[in-house]
Amino acid sequence: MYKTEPRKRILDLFKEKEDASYSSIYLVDYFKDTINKSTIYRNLKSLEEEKIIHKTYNDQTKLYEYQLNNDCDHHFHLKCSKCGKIIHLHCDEAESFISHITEEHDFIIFEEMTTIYGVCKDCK
Amino acid sequence: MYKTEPRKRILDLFKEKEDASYSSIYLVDYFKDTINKSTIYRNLKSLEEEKIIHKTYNDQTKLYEYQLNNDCDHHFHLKCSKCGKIIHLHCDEAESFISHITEEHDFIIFEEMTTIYGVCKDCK
DNA sequence: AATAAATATGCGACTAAGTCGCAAATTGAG
DNA sequence: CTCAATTTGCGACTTAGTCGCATATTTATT
Repeated sequence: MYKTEPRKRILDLFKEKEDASYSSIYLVDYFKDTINKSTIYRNLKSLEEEKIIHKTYNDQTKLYEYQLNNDCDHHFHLKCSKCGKIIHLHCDEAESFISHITEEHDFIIFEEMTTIYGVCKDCK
Repeated sequence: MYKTEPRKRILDLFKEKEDASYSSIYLVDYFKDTINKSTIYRNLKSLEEEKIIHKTYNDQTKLYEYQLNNDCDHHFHLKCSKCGKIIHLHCDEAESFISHITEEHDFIIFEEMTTIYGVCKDCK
């Protein structure tokens, strides 16, 4: 993976505000004068494959955000629908809920694909 | 709301297999010789507004399914990423997980917006 | 049953997100 | 510095979904 200028600039934006999340449309527009559309899409794809950024789903829109820790495969994310903040849920209750679903409902949850939506304490 | 032929045929498909879910693309193709694309989209929209069908999200794809009971606002949905089946999760463990998040994490969950992804017992 | 108003459909044109192939440019290894 | 590998930019294309409008269908009224 070459460290190219466009790639660096895209990544810099994510690093600038680590808990922000951006839609592809936003990014295409944001970089419209400096980076080509195709390049943005290709970089989002590869950055995601390398687990440097992370995709979440807010209703119909895909959003990309900087992935701070790489073990996001193993916990739920709470996402505030108002401010967009993502809370990484590490707690025993979640663990035992997941175990219950696995064992009693015979359903293997993909935590990394699942986003739990709602309103955070600052926004309610 | 007029009971038109196209609308009836679309609704019949949903009633035929009550737990199936279909993407708009599938429906457009399925009815390509009998119902116009715009008509399908318009009916999906109005059927959804009338809460006769229900929209869920599987990764990037929106899926529509027949809405059997109208209280889907108050429970989680498990969605199989392989076959697309939706399981309406009614159980005490889910309830107490939700209560825990509300009380201890100070986060109000929107169950109707949240889909828990994974693999069902038939597909694993 | 005939008519008229309300509403829905079909059609074609359009928009906008995202993809693809390819020539030119950039990167990193030796 | 050179060259192969990789990435970029560009433009053309694809495809989901929308929109306006003339025509057709449905429903209510008589």
